[in-house]
Amino acid sequence: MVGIASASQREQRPVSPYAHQNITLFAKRIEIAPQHTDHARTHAIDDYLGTMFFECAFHCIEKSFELWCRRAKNDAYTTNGQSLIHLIPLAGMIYSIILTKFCYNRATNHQFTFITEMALRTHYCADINENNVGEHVELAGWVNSYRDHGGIIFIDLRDRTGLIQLVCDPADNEKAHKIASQIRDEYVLIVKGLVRMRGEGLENPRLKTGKIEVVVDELIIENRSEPMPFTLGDPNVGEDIRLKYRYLDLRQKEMFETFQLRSKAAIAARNILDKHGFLEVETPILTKSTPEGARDYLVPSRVHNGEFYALPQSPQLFKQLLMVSGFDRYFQIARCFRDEDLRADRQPEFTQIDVEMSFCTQEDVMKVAEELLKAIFTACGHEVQIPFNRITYHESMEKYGNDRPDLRFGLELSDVIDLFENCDNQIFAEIAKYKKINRIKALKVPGGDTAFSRKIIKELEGFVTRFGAKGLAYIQVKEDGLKGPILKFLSDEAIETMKSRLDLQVGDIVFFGAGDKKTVLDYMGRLRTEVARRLDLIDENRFEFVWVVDFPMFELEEGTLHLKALHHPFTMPKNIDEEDAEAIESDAYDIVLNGIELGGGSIRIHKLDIQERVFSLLGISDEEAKEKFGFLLDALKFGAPPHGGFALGFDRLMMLLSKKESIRDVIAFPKTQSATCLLTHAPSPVDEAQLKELGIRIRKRPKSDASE
RNA sequence: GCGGUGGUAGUUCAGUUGGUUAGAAUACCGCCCUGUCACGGCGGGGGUCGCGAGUUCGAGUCUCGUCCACCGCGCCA
Repeated sequence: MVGIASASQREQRPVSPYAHQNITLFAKRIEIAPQHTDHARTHAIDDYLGTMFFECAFHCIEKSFELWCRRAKNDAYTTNGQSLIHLIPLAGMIYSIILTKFCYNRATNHQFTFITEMALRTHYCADINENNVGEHVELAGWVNSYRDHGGIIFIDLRDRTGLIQLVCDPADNEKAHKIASQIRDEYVLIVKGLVRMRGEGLENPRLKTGKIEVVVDELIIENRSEPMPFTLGDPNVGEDIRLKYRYLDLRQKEMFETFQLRSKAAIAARNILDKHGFLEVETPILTKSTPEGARDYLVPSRVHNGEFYALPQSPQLFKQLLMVSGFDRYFQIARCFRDEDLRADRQPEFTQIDVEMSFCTQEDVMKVAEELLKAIFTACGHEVQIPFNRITYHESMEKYGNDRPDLRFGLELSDVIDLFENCDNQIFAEIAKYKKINRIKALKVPGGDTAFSRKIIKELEGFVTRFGAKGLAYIQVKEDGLKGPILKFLSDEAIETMKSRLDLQVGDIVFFGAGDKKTVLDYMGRLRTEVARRLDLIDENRFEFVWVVDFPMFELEEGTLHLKALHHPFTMPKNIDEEDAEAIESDAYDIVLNGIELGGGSIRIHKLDIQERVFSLLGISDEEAKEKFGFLLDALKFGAPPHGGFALGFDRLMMLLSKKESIRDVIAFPKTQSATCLLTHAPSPVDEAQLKELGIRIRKRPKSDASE
């Protein structure tokens, strides 16, 4: 089958991106409806060109090679002509000779000539260089800026590649100059002109095309533009106005480059996963609420009044079902939806690279994740060392105060609870009595006493107070010994132990956090990061990956005796028979990059009895389990293979790779913090008729839109 | 739901202790200008100071409410 795409692959010359469009136009001209397939159009064009004969000949040749190759190398068979050439050099040689001879001729004689006539440009702006001097080129793009000197007019023309200077001199071409005098910023131009060197001293070293310019001899104002609502490229412009006119915002070079990078990353992900035998499968967007813990976005059903679909929070259950189907290796670059409040790194709809595989161990899955990340980073121009470091959940919590440690800097937390056992301060002594539920943590900041003024220490205290600390005790290491209010409670022996345990040096400061484990770890972990930020200890150019492994299966819900799954309830427990449910660990693992949770995964439960026991520990009744995910439980009855996988937050990944402060910068059309779209004004009220059809009545009017 | 920051010309901002006609830059419009590249020069138009109350002789400025945007907390297993 020879379609347009494969025909253009064989072109010996680059084909204009407009080729496809032109063929559509052409097809119209010869009265082929535009909705016809490429194949139909190809044939229509070929009829017109009288090249049906060649088409048939190619088809036969291709088919015979396919058959021959299949026999010659069974598993390496492919329909891709390019791969054939690699696989069987001889066949490839003959093949390409034939193709060159016939196809190229055909293109030159008919199709390509036609495209050249119709194409709106011969080059992209910034692709032109000194080698093109003397050539007549055709360009199309936007007016980045114009400089009208009364006589001569300069225009910086922009397309996605960059800028080039156009010159309209009345002496060269009066007509073009007259048209040029009407030009304003962001007009769309189609230009024909001659490339020439700029004169001595007229070069602009800041421009890639600064040594040349294009003398315009034909100028078409293809479209005009209103004055811009904001200045492109002005870094101070408010984000709301940029979001309202996002399509203009995206015209900026930096924006284009961000999304170009994002595209490269996505393609790299697809390629590497394809290489490892993973199948890309799309799972439903209209689905049943999957129990991920976040609020669902609901979609009312017209056919079933009063019933709702939920948008997926992740494809979790579907990918597990695909494993039961024996697909063995699945991936998807999947859109996920969670109706929770937004943050700089959180959007209500976001993208995950979602992966699942069968008959695998945790090690296998982690290896795939590492290969995937390495491929993505390589595609984005960064070297990454694999395998990544690992840390257990427990160690991470104790040393860094959270399960997503930023390892670009040190500042580990130290346990000092034992030193306060017999101290004279009642509060500390009381806390130190219960080592299992409480913590007393020390954060030594080398040189911190020199760096932190009293005012800064106060600020740090205010900082931790926001996260539940009652205060922030500290010890300063001065030339003449330790200083600080809590010293008087400690025995000399305890102080000596602390000195050696923390390796205290003159100029250091040590902060202490004491209280219940959860609170102390949380605020001391945050303090650690805050201190590093203030001391500028974070190398922004480093990528520190780490696996956090051996997660507990459950944690107690705050203030209750209810267990909840730390990861999710389909995660395989390591030791389900353990009596203390909090001590049950799971085959779950998170991948952390620079203190940000990039993703995570687990080995899943593939046996019904274990799944039922987990539900029962979680306090989920049989009926509830059946109602919510009966389909998964059913599937586990039919020979579910052992399986596991992971998901990566693609937006966050791109945020880190492009060094953006906000996830909005790597999403083409993001929502604001109140989950609205300033461009489309979504969400918005709908017609009464629409609601009626859905069987829905609004109880209260939504909040007034008085602002408009 | 809560805390913080902000909202003045299309845009980015200034606006003193509450006091005359709310300014600048840029963009826009007009005129002039043949080597600029953030071109330049001269002139012009453009404001419900987010919205609504209140205090006051008088509010961009003070108070309260409200809306919007951003940052964070809660929430997001």
